[in-house]
Amino acid sequence: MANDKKLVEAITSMDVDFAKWYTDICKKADLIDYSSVKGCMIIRPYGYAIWELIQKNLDGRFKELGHENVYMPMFIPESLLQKEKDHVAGFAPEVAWVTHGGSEKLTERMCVRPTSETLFCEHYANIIRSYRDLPKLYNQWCSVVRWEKTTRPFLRSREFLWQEGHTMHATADEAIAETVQMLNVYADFHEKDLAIPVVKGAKTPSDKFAGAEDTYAIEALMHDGKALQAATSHYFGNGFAKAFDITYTDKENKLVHPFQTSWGCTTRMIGGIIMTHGDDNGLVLPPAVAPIQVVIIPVAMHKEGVIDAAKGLADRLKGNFRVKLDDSDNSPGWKYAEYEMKGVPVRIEIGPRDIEANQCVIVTRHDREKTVISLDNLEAAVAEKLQAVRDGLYAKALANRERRTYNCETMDEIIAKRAENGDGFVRAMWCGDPECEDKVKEVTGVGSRCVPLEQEAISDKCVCCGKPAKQLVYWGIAY
RNA sequence: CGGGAUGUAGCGCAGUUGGUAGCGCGCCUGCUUUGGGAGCAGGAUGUCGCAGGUUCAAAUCCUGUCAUUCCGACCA
Repeated sequence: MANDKKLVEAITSMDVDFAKWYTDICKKADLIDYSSVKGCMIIRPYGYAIWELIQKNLDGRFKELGHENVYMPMFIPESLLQKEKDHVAGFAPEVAWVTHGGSEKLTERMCVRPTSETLFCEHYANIIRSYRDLPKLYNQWCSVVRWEKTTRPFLRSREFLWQEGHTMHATADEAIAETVQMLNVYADFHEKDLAIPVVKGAKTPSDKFAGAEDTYAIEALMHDGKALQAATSHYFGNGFAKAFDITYTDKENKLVHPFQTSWGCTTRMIGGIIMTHGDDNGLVLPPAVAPIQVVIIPVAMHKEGVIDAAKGLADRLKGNFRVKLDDSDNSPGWKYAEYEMKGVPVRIEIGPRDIEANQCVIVTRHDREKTVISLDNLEAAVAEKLQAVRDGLYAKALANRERRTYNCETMDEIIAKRAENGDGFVRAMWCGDPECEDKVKEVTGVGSRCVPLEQEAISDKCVCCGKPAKQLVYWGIAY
């Protein structure tokens, strides 16, 4: 009977159907629900709590570096969107238009922001006058809309939550430094807090942001071997400044254009967490963004003293950790499964036998290892176990990436290694010709993900045409 | 946006040649349980995705539409 029950509740195994496993987790860990509009998901309290922790962490990092939060309108008049031609060409196919206000047709239609460069530029044109006004380091937290054709929870939704930083600088060097600095912030957050190893790199020219001079990104490899762009940082040069007529008077009393950056990351990161760390028992959350870091489960609650002991543990821990005591009348086994599905990193079990021995059982989510600890060392043991979860997750994700990273010198080798070992990162040299980039994708199936900042010459010839290679490129299948 | 699949109770599903909807889990009540998804007894829950059409009669047949999902092309 117990087995039948487990079958009913179980999620699809990730090895059987990774896509279904993913959506099963989104639903069964109570992260989202679908709404009646395609591609627009309801982020439920547990899912939103993860986002709030991500926000809080990143927002602190941004402010530490001098950025200020602002809020821009969600509507962009068509004429404003069209001021920078590459930008509008890039975004026009996927914007949602507002054509009516109430029953009146608008004289000019407005799009719902797909990104806010144009709004920031319009504003910067008004407030930047002198070199003393620079730099401007603004960020906003908001949602944006892109009318995607294929949608998936967190990974590709038509409306998504994000953060977009938009900064203006007196010199190109300063703007480039900002671009790289923010890329590093994202990378550090992913590696230390989300326990997701990332490759820092530049996008190839064909893959750059619409209107950018350089686009940088961090690329992560998911459990199934597909790549996920986790965050981006762009250097704009002064192209937008020229298009929007943003000028300031410099120290030599000359009227010049400032240099600009933008950088962003989205709720997609939650999808990245799921697909990097999750397993067949459900979600596994890195402690830094786990809404519940420690769940306490009393065993044989009806017995004298168990509830009080469990409450005592919760009281001791709640100052330092996000703790939940589950004293509902579900069975302990049900609770174990439930909090594993929700990815809670550390579980504490306490029952009559433990109380008598002044101990409790502590279980780490990523490996389900049980340890008996003395109640005297509770706080230290919990801190240590949370760190062990973070480290264990990182090591596991890194091992997966390394196992799935292939150095290739020819396209045949790419095809052979992928056929043998599955999807992953292909490291191969490139001559810089966009035609070779296209051909690699056409012939082998993998597209360029990024040109890693850490370069290494694994060959001196382009993987495609055999001519002298310019750079090492990471290739892969992208989400 | 093209091709395929699926929409029936909160979840997973059954529903025959059209005849007015059922099963398991979950939910509610009570008692007994409690160290890996508890047991027994009783109870509640449906515009059959939505809109048209055919018919005496539609979950079932037809048309359209919306959503979910898979495979391609595009993208955080």
